[in-house]
Amino acid sequence: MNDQNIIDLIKRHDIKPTANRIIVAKALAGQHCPMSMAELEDRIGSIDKSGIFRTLTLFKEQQLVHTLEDGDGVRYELCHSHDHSIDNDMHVHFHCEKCGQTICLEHIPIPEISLPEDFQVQSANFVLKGTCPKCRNHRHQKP
Amino acid sequence: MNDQNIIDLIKRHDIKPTANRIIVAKALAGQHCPMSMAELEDRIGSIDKSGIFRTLTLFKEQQLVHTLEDGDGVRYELCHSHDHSIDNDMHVHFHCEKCGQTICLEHIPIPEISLPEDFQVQSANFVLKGTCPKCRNHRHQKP
DNA sequence: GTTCTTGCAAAATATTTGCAAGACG
DNA sequence: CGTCTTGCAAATATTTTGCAAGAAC
Repeated sequence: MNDQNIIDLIKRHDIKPTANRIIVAKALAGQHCPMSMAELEDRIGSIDKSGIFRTLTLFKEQQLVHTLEDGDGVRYELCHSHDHSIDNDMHVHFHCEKCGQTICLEHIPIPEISLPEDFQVQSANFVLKGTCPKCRNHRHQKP
Repeated sequence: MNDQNIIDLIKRHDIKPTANRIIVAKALAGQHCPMSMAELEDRIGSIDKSGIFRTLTLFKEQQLVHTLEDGDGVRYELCHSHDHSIDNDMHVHFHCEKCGQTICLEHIPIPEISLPEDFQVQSANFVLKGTCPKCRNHRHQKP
């Protein structure tokens, strides 16, 4: 995604596209997996964690990102849906317990679960855990 | 579950049933939902958090409990399966964003997902989020 | 008496806020 | 100017460890 696309995306969510926000959104778009605060901090380098934190909080309020809890805490992922009134792009994730990476299984949607009707479901978090292909093969690595 | 049952359960997992361990296991068995460290601390009162933490760590190693991440961090739940070589009693949970409670939907098993065979899946975490029936009705409560 | 367990304190992490300076309009 | 954004420092909260005293065997 180029800068202009990122800016448009941010604007579509009623957020003013400041320099930092563009950097954070770009970092998220650049990875193909959800990122933790720490990963974003590392990857970006130039922005203080409080800034990243506030940016992510804002993004989340405006439904530009959603959060996901794997075993290592909270991760942030750009919402893929263009209808930003509902976060309907949830898919299954795989968290590798060896390398700590969380992989999107974008082609696997979260299965529908029917609950008694007095439950109001707003989002879902489905994470499979185990060993990813890479770690399974190269047994001794720790990326 | 009475004390003797708890003790037996602990022993079946090759853990020495000390006083603290019995208390922690009982607290977990007494609730019908997974508990966080903080909740256990509150509920138990008599044991220092480091003790609870170490007990839970041990329980987890011995597969007496498993962990679950909802939006509020890690929660611990007794494994229901009697075959403790594998944690096969995973079910869906519902996390209420109003009252913060996490409810077991014990009758709803986590759906099977078939991944490419080089993924080794060891466990799964499936949490639905939204508003629980109680909070939906009594709009203004915060239990 | 040797090993295991526990409580306390404190270290290590992670998350969140206050505030003043700067950017933007 | 007045408002919004940012970086730094610091407050909070959470998780984890070191260690010495006590319990178990």
